[in-house]
Amino acid sequence: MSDSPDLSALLAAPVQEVAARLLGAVLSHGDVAVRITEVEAYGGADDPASHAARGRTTRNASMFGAPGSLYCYRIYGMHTCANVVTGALGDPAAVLVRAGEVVAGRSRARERRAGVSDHELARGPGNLCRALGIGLELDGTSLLDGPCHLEAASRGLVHATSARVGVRLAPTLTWRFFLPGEPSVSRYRAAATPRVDGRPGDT
DNA sequence: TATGAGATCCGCT
DNA sequence: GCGGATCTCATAA
Repeated sequence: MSDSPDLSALLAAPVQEVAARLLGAVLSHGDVAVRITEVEAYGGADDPASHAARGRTTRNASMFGAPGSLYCYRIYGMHTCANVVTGALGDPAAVLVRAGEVVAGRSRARERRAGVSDHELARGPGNLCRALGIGLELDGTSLLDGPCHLEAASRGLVHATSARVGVRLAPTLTWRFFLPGEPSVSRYRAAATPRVDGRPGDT
């Protein structure tokens, strides 16, 4: 079902533009759908923080796939992150979906995320995947015609940018895009273990 | 409210 | 063997 031709055209744009345009888009899986409020752009070889910077590996193979694919990976052993693959073949890029507002299947999302308020159901990459029920088994599937569906926003929304969260490499790139004022947007946190000086451990 | 550290698995070197 | 695009709880101010 290609009822969103705009999405295919959009995914061919530079990854930063794709990231900005994905704000307000609706990502759905099963009964649950979220309106994306926060994303981060990751490029290819020119972006040292990208998983694709070191070339194709087993884990990031989906990032080299067709635009519109889903790239899922496990982080810190327990959380799953979902990315929208963009860029042409051979030019790997992806947009990390960091947060969203649950707009459908809220009761189902609450079951998966017991004890949190509505705007926290999909706040943060790991939580968003949990609320949507996205797992590694969806890695590489199509967002155009697959278990997960992405519907582009009708128009661009006013957004703000900042450095990416938790990324140590390339801290000057302001490739995080979010909708100001949205309660579901995660609060910015700098990368851990800054290693400000050259001193070894002083425990 | 802000900061620090632990939990826990897979892929990469 | 080590680090990571995180989340949550606990403690300090």
